[in-house]
Amino acid sequence: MSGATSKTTGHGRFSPRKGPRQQRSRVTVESIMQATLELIKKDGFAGLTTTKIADRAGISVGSLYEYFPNREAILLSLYESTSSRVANVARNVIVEILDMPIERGIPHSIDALLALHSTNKLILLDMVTAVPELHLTTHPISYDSLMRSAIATYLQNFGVQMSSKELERRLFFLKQIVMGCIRQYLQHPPSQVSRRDFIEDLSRILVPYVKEVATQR
Amino acid sequence: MSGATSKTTGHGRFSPRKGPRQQRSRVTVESIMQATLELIKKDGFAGLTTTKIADRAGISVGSLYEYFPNREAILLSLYESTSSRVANVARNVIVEILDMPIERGIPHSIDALLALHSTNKLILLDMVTAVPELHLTTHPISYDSLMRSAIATYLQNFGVQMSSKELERRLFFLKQIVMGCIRQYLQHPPSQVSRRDFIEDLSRILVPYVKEVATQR
Amino acid sequence: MSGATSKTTGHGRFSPRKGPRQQRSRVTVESIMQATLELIKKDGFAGLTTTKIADRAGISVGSLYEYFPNREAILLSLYESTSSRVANVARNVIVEILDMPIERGIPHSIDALLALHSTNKLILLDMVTAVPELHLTTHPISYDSLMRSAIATYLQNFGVQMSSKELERRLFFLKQIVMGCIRQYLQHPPSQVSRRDFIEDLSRILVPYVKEVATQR
Amino acid sequence: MSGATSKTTGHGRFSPRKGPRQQRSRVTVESIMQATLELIKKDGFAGLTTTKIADRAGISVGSLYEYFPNREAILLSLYESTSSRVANVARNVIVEILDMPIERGIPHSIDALLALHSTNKLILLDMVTAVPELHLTTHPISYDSLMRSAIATYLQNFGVQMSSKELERRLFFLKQIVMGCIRQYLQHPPSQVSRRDFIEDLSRILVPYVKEVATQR
DNA sequence: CATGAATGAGTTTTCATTCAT
DNA sequence: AATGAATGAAAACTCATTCAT
Repeated sequence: MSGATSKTTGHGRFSPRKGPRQQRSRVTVESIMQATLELIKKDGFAGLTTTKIADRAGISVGSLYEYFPNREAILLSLYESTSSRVANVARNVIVEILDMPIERGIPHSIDALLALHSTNKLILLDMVTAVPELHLTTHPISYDSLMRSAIATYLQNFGVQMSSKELERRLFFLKQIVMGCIRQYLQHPPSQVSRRDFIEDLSRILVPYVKEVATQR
Repeated sequence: MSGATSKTTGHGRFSPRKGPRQQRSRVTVESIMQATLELIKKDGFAGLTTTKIADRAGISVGSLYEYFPNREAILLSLYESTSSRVANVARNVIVEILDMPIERGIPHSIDALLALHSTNKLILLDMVTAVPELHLTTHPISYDSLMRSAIATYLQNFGVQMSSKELERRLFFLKQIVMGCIRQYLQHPPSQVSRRDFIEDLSRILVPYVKEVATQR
Repeated sequence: MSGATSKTTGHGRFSPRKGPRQQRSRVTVESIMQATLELIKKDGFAGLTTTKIADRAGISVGSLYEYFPNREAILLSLYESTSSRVANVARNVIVEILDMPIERGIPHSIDALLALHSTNKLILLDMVTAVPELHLTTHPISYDSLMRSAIATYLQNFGVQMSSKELERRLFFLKQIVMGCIRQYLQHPPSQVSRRDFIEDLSRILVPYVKEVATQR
Repeated sequence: MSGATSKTTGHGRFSPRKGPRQQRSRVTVESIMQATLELIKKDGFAGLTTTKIADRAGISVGSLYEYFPNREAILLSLYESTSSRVANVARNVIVEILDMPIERGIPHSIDALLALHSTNKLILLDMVTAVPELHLTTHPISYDSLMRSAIATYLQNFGVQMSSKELERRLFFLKQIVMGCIRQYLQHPPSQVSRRDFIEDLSRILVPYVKEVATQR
């Protein structure tokens, strides 16, 4: 079971430099990613330099470059690990709601996603636009595509024959609306909209759209 | 309402250095902003330097700094002017659809907004995250808030007594869904979703939500 | 006659950044090249950094990069200017000796070339191998090719019909022997070989080889 | 002549750290030098790092520094071993041609030297300028001086009483012309000059110069 | 003896901004 | 007012060498 953690390895010039073989190495890689995360949380993506990261991680720049070929690779690594972790949870949530009636499943999943995102917003939602040079939107295992497939699973569960065209359309709107609203809600929480309100209203909007699919049979 | 000279002046250290009082000045300011826009369209926000802007505007860097206190101010200015121009159009669209039935008004306005954004996406949607140091999201006359008030006008037109709490909630979702979907559609147009499809489906989602308001009376 | 100084402009990513238009600029460019030359003379090509160059030139690194896109460009510029200056003199020497008998022409030109190189050895002879990334040997106006054509002029002056194959062969040996010996003589002057000896012996070797050409008619 | 263990030890801070006393050591030292040679052949002297060398040699950097005090020492060692090996062959060639008439001996030796150099050009000819910090030209057992003594042997064989002054002069020109032409021929083979042509012409130039010595008696 | 993680000074290059002309 | 040369701090990245394990 030792080889189970099949760490996704990024692509192209951003792939990690060496697999940490010793214990010491793994700790260092961890500390780099942790330091990066902290700095982002503190100051955003703007002033993020390799020197600062190394400083905070308590290592030298040289060491940092032992493990990552460039600044971008660190961010990408952070994105990938967060992304796959979150997608895992998302998939579980989908499985959970498969048995529920739509009216209960939708709010339940929104609730879960909201929780999930409030801890990872910076990485999952902001990085995409804040660091365009990563081209995260075309990334093979982008968070975006992971969410898409989670939703697809849900829709297809209704057993309805949908043309791929229609499936894509539905996916587009569901994903965009859910994630867009969640992002906005977390980024600039409107003073008058409680979390409860948020889930309720969003559900009210989505349920009919999903039901259209479910009742087509 | 005291302001005769109410040219929107931005805030803090980003305000334009001098009001363009003379004809020559105004032309220069225009050319700087135009040059900036062109460069952004060509290469994105990444390699945007004051020297390049000045070059393309046909003036010297020195002159550029005669009109703008710093690089940010140029971008902010571009944002403000685009933002207010677009908001103006948006307001007109709202006025147009006030008389239409909701079923026709919504798609009509989506159509108009889509057109409006495809020409201004870079400034209105991308700049926010690509140049975080502008703090556009907290900007007093942000595009966001302008859109909000346009939609507010539409909702309030139904004459319904809504609590401000409810108004805010509705605004939040309407704005977020409309703009989020439009942004996504423009940024990564899904191959299977035609423009027609897009407008139709989005309308189908929104109309009921708006109708809830209209029929509460 | 104002546009006569058609400064050769290098090629590719090593070409100078901007033509110095003001007086001040030209002085700066001069001082950069002068500083570079001095540093090379002092410490060789090994520790040559842009910072050191700027320091010695009495300007900032930034300024240096105003005029040259990178370190290589400075060296290339130095090479080109030296190279064309020297080639000019070489051509004049060739013209001078056209009327002389071979026995007097050869030593005379060796003498001249020796003088010419002792001031420019570093740039003309050492740079080629010390800074391989410049690819000077394939440079369109390399010193090498300039010398070749000077010698070609001399050979062809004898009016003999030589096949291009033979011409190339002769050129190869003449150029290589002359320049190789001169280089070596300057780099490591043998204690027992006076300048006079050098010229005499070298002439004794070359004269017959040249005469073969001259008497073929 | 005291030295039983007269393994040439280089000079100053570049001397190998420990004499390879054990079998394992010698093998390791060999593999380091072999790896270095391969890397140089592949990428030149530019990107040659100790880590790469160790990697290719199949050992750790730490081990590498167990055998060589620094990077330079490896190169120097490579130079010395190549140099002495080549000089050995050269000396044999000289011995071979001692009995031949000059007209046959010269071309024969050029042929041999040409072959010898095409396999060792990188080390013997390029390293000198590509890694100036080695100061190879002043190295006590430089390839240069080894060649000198080989040629000296040849010249002195004619039994002629030459002043040391004259000997030095002859040596200078012979060595420089032979090696200079060979170097150039290998580095940039002229399209019109076949190997045969090369040997023939070069011989034609050198034979008379050598004969002057032989017939002085 | 071997290992390879860690070091950090040193290098190239960029760019917003200033200020003498 | 305009110009554009000059500035220099700051950023990414490299690599010879050391030393704890």
